[in-house]
Amino acid sequence: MHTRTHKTGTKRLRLKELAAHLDLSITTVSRALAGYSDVSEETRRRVREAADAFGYVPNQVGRMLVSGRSNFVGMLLPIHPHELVDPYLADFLAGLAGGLTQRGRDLFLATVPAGQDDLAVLQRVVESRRADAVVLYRLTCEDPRVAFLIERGVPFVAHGRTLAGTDAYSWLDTDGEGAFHDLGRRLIALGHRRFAMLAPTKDFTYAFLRRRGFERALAEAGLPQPDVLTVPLGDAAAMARAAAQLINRDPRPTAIVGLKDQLALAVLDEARREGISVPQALTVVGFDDTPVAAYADPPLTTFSQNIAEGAAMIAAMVVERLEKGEAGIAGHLVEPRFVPRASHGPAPAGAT
Amino acid sequence: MHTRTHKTGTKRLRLKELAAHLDLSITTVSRALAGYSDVSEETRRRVREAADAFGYVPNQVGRMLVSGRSNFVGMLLPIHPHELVDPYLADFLAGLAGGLTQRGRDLFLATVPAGQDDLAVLQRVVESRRADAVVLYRLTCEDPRVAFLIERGVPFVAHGRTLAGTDAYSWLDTDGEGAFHDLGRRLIALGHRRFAMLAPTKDFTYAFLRRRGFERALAEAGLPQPDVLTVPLGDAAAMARAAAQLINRDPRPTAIVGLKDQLALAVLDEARREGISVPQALTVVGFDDTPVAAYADPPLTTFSQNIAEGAAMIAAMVVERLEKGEAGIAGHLVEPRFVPRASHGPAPAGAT
DNA sequence: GCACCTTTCCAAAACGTTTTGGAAGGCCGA
DNA sequence: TCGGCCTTCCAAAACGTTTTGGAAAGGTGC
Repeated sequence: MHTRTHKTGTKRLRLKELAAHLDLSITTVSRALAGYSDVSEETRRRVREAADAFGYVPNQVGRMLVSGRSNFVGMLLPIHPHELVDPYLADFLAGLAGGLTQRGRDLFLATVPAGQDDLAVLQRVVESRRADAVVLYRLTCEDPRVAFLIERGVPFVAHGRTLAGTDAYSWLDTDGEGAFHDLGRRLIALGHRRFAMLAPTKDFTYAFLRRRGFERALAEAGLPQPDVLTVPLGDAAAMARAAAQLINRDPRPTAIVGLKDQLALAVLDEARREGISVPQALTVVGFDDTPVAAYADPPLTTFSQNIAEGAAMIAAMVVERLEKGEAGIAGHLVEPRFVPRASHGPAPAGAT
Repeated sequence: MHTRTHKTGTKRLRLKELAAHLDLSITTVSRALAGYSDVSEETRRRVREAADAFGYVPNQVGRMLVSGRSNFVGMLLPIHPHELVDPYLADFLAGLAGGLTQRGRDLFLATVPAGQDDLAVLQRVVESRRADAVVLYRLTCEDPRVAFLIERGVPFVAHGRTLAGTDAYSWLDTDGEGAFHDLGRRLIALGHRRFAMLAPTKDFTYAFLRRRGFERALAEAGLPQPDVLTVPLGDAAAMARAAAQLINRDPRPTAIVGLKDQLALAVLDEARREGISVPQALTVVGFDDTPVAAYADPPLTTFSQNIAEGAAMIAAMVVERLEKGEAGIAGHLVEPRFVPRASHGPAPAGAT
């Protein structure tokens, strides 16, 4: 004997109807539910009970209109081929959405329709009032989106940062420069003297900074700079070619660092193919600690960062930025963790 | 000499102001932009030009209120630990968001706040009018969300399906039952007779169906049913223990299938640890073709499905469901692709 | 000169909520 | 008895858009 309280397509209750049923004004019901003090204890109780009984859920759209805020935070989903397999994105979104929900906001995921411009979409999302702010996922050295959003007065928080003007917006970044500086010193201490590096072609800031950190470590030790090759991410064939090129340099570098695990893994594959033993003959290190890194042969030494945690922090920063306006602008640097595994070791004895 | 057309915090133009500037009524401007025929060609041109010049972007919230639709589709982001590393989620979201954008809708990502109920969140998302429909990400055999949403009349599309009542809602699923039936026949043809299976404890429908398909193949060949062990996904230690248990059965199975790559990879790890050569002494097969599968030692034989494509299809199905009501309900089954790699082979000669 | 179209425009209502600016009634102190 | 102060409630405006139901002006046919 189950009584069906909700039927398919049931019209949802509005404030007006709830008020009529209670024989009160809309105002009083609204204020009772919002907990204002100018409604009597007795009335508030009655209203709350009726609202529960009827399953009243306030129409957010009505609220948005009057408040002028949507309580949505927008993000552009990267859909470029090599980013589709980005092992981080899910973690990032989970952390971000969770952090936002915790603070009473929701996440709005947009994509760029074919033939449209990133910038236009980004702007429209906010100007159409579907979102109060946006999150930028991965920055280039002089990311045009940053200047654009600042100019339009759109609140945003960036994951990553530009090279200049980092005071003008909120960002959270991993200290890749510090990590690679540290890595350089470690490898030098292990006796390495000839270095090579595999870097992405696109001018992501993280790549620039990681490279700079590594090069600085070598310069400080009075060593020659690394032999750097750049390659488009996601192009497996090109990565393999570049890895082979570096491995076959004469004299061969004793350590090859990849600015991302993906690149280091290509070096590992190529080394195995050519019968060069890692780490005895060649040290390989990556950055990111992607899931495959632990499964590689040998397991890849790399750096790990807690993406979900960073994303949750970004959620907090967005809300801060929205609530305090420009006073809420802040930049944060988080330290990655060195994950030593089996792909690195002392330089081979014969090497100069 | 760059003229700054938009300043930080510039108030955005509303329809009323645009109308005032053009010396027209709000109605006319609205209808001109919407392309109605009851406004003269000349006026329409004037309005369009002014709108472009001022960069007028309609406030979607105003539209939502009058239309009663938000043009958002909601989805609950799984945040259970083992799902955080779900390699599919990013692909799925990209495909879904892309498909929705293509059809003029947007994706709204919700999470379940601590201490709240999935169902309540799901319902509230729609009843608060923040979304017109929802997408369910991964179903269990008798998923309570399905009954709940049908009862409340909330339009939704499921990725995966329940065991019963699949006529009552829209779903898209991979034919795991067919795939594992096929796999069973392949392995039998290769001479295998003793099988084991590693399955997740949670009653996901995909697990039930894959298992059923495999068992049916064995039954049809008059062979004994597989030795099945279940283990909680994401619990690495438990997975290793279960893998070891299956490997050390006496007599040892000649083939162990994992209902997910994750489980098969645990078997692979354990086999290596115990010095059992795959595929000479033991055949191992998974399902999903996760990125690590190709990197495993040996590379894992598995099944692949195009998640992004499926998600795009789901986007189409959601829109269909919204536009045609209950008449738009449909179920779709997609075939996964067998990906033979090095982890499977003929049964060892000595085995009975 | 009249009825009847067409074309082009617009005032007002509607969507569901919050907020503003009182109003009504009761109580208190003088 | 009266002014002033609480407490409790409410009517109306506001948010930005679309839609409804005309109205005004001009043309056409008889």
